[in-house]
Amino acid sequence: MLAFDMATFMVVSVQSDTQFVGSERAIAIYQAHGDPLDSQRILSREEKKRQTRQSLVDAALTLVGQGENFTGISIREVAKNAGVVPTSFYRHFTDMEELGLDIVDDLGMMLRRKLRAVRQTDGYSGELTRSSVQLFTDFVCHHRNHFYFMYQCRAGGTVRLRAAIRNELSFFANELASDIRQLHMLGKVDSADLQMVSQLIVAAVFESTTDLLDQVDSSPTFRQEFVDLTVKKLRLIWLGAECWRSRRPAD
Amino acid sequence: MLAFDMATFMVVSVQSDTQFVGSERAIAIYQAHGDPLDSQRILSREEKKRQTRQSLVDAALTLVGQGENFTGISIREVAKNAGVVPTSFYRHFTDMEELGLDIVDDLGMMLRRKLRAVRQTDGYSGELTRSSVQLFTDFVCHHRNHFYFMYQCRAGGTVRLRAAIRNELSFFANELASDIRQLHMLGKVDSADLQMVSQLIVAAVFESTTDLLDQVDSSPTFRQEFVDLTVKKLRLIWLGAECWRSRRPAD
DNA sequence: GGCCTCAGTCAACACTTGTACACTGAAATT
DNA sequence: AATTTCAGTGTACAAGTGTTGACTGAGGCC
Repeated sequence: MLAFDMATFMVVSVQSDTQFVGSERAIAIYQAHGDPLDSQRILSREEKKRQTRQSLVDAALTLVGQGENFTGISIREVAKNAGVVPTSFYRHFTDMEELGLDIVDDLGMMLRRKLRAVRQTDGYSGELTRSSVQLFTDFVCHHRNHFYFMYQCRAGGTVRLRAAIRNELSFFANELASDIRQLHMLGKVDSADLQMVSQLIVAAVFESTTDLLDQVDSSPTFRQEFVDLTVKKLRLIWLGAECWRSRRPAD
Repeated sequence: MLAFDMATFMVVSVQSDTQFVGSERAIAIYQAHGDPLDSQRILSREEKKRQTRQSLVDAALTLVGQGENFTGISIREVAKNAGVVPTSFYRHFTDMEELGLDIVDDLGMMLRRKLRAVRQTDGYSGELTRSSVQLFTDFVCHHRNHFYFMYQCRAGGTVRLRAAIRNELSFFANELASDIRQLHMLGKVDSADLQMVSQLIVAAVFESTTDLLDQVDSSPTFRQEFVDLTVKKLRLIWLGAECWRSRRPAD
């Protein structure tokens, strides 16, 4: 019960995010009028708007997933891939930055949802660190485009975008710290040191996640190697934390 | 003698890299003709070319330092800031990517030079971890633009650029691992685990370096806090590594 | 001195970009 | 049924982009 609660979002639920190229989705909306398969044959206006908005977001994410840099993606490009005319973009976002902030919120919400789900079901089973890392790895691979975006914009985005991402990251670290404390896993470590440990864990995981993202096909063996290595790293950190116990070595 | 040999480049030598706006430098070159202060009054042709090339590199770095995204910087923009006409760019680079690769090489060379210098002078004095971190911190602050660039392009650059940066990073990790081994600091740890420990150290430092970079003025107190926190992190990792000693806990 | 090399210049091209404006037609409201 | 709202369309323009080709003139070489 320790190191890696950060990775306890995600579980099974397979959403269709980032599965479509935006344009396909947009076309699907219009086809829906004559399509008897659709449960809601006529979409309400705001529902339609919501879907177009999502198409734009998905288009941007798809482009990022194809290797383009988010800050280099133009409004026209994302509009084209979403299957709408460029000027339509402004009905939903004033800016590409605003769209980016939307993506950050998206991922944040998904993460929080998973976090809550796992906590409610007390979903810790077997060896915790390993299963948490495994879950996190699957989550990253399943939302590859979102994470690609995050990694790109964490350093390369606008000021607001960077701030939003940084904020999201420190949220994880804090949640992690709080979990550790609540589970009385490091009784003798004071609050500041606890914060440090969680930062360290987050750093260890996030640094190597880049490798995972760049592995295009993410073959099962590679993924397994990644999990193994990450688990080892976390165990080492954990070992250090247990030895630490707030005794601060003399300066 | 342990954790942080990675940070043993840099020392004192103050170069003037990234100090000028490119255009100033370019102007200076032409003024040199009538300037009696210059030791070499008439510059050789290839020397002049070399300086213009450097102006272009500096201009790009300056723009990055001002908050622009490297992948979003145009050839025209960098040429203008370097004080040359856009088409002149092609006399030196075919691409912005090529210029980027040049920057990576630049930083790599500076790092290697420092590494060598510190090793030759056996420059470890006093408490090693702290002084290494301090040196690294100063180095980052002194070459802020270079590091800004590295952090941006590590995730957001072209494929070749990312590969080059990744390569440079793993070079550090390997050097670090080799130093640790050579100094017999972790005798009972096998090679693979050694690699892991150095990766962990690099991750811990590089993750938090972002904070350092975003601190615009990098006030001395903030810098000191950064050093303190980083030192604590590395000590914790080191503690863990000592407990580790290749005993692999049962799966 | 005279030719050659080539870094830097100038003008021009075909594009892509963000964004403003007037519009259309179906959903929502009255 | 008439009216309003507003997501999506189409056109248009100024600004910036990469890249071309022909040029200029000073440094290097004979």
